[in-house]
Amino acid sequence: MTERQTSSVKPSGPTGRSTRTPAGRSTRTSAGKSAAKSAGGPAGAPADRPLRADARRNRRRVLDAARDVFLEHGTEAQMEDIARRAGVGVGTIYRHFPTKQALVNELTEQWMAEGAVNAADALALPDAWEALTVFVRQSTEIMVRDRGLREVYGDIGKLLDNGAGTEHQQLRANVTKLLDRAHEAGVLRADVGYPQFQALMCGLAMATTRAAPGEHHVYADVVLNGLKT
Amino acid sequence: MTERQTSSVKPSGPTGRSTRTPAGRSTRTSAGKSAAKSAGGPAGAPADRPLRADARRNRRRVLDAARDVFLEHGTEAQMEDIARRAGVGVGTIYRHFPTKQALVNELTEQWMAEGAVNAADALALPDAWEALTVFVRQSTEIMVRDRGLREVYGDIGKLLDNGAGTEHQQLRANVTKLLDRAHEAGVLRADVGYPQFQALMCGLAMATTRAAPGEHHVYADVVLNGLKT
DNA sequence: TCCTAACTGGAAGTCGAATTCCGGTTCCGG
DNA sequence: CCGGAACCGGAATTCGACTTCCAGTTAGGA
Repeated sequence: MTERQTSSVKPSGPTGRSTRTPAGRSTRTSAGKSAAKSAGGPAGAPADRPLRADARRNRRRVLDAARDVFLEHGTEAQMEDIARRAGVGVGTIYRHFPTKQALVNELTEQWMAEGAVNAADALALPDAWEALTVFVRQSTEIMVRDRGLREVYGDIGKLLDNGAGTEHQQLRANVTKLLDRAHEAGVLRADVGYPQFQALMCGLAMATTRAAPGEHHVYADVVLNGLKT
Repeated sequence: MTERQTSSVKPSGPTGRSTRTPAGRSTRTSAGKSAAKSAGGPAGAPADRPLRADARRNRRRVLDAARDVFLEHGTEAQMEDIARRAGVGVGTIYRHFPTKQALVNELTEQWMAEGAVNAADALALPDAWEALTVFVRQSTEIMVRDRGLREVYGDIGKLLDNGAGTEHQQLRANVTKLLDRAHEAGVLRADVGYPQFQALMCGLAMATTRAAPGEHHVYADVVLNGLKT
C-alpha cells in the first residue's frame, strides 16, 4: 500500500453489484494524455517518468488493438482478445491500464476528441443548417462502423456527463455552438438543446446498429428532418 | 437424460463466448403460453400436465417479480433479486424457467403481445397519420418507464427477428398494416418500412433512456416529424 | 386422515472473465 | 560491454453470476 488510485470507476449497475470495481492498484503509467491530476503522493512518489521505449510502444499497441477489437465486438470483448491482437500478454495491458474500464475510458476520450474536431470542421461551414447536417451525417457514418463507440455513447450519461474529460468539454462546446447557430437561424426546433441532441444521437447510434449497409442515411435523414422547425 | 430442450438460446456474443448456454435440463413445465411445439418425446413423456395449484401461483409470482425487477434494473438484474422479490428461492425460478434467458423470453413475448394490442387499437383510428402518431407516442410512454423493455427491444434483431414468437408475428403484422396505411395516404416516407421503423423505435427507446421526466415527448415528436413526407 | 408425487428454498457447485503474481527478458546509463 | 531497474508474458487466482442438487414440506386423491 504505497499509492492510491484517484480516478477509479463508479460501480453504478442495478442492484449495486454487476460491474466489478476491484481497487486496481495503480501502476504509475498514464503518462499519455490527461494531465496528471496528482493528489500529491504522501510518500515521496517519483512523480511521472518518461516511460521506457518498449513500454511506450506496447502501450500504443494495446490502445490500437483495443480500438479495433471494441470496434468489432463492442466493449464486452475480452482482455485476452485484446492482448492477443496487440501481440502482448494480458499482464502488459494491466501495467498500462489498471482496469478494463480505464482502457475503455481512454478510448472514449480519444473518440470524444475526434468528435470535437469534426464538430469544429462543421462549424467552418457558413450555413447553420448545413453545418448541423454535415455533422450529424458524419457522426452517423462513424458510429455505424464502430460498435464500441455506439455502446460508449449509450453510457456517456453515466460516465462522463457530469463533466469528466476535457475532450468531452470540448465536444460539448462545439456542438452547442452548432446548435446555437441553428437556433439563431430559426431552422432548429427550440426545444432541442445539447442534452436532447445528445440523446437523439444516442438513439441514432442504436438505430443504425442494425441498418443494412448503405441504408443508415435513412435514419440520419429522419432525425435531421425531425429536427427542423 | 429423459427429455431434451428444444428452444434453448443461441449464444451469439462477440468472440463466441459471453452469454452461457448450459443446456438447462427441462423440468417439464412451460404449460403457460406458447403452445407446446413438442418434438415428440422419444421416451414416452407424460406430455403436458395440469401443474399443481401452488406451483402455478409461484410461477405467476416469479413472472410478476421479474417484470418489476427488469423494469427497474434491466435484464442484468440478478436471479436472486427476482427470487427475493417473488418471495421464493432461486430453485423455484429454475423449476419454471430453465435459464434466465428463458425467463426474459417469456416476458418479451408478453411485451410483444401488449404492443400488438396497442397497434391494433391504433388501427381502429380512421386517420392513418393519427394512428401512427398515437402508436408511437404510446410505445414511447411505455418504454420510458421500462428499462427491461428498452434493452430487449435493442436485441430483438438478434433474438426474434427471424420469426420466433407468435406474439412478435402479430406485432409485426399490425405495425406493418399501420405503416402501409400511412404509405397509401402518402404521409409517410416511402423508404421507411417495418425494419426501418423498428430500428427507429429502438433508437427512440435509447434516446428516452435519459430523458428528463415529461420531456420524452420531444423525442417522439422529432421522430414523427422526421417520418413525414 | 394418510400417502406420495410434486414442489420448495437456499447452500453448494460451475464457469467465464477480470485481475494479480512472479520468474525470465530487455532496455539503457556508466 | 555490464548490471540492474523496468518490463514482459501468461499461468494462477479471485470474483461474481448462473445453475444444480437434495433434504424437507405440501397439495390433493384414495
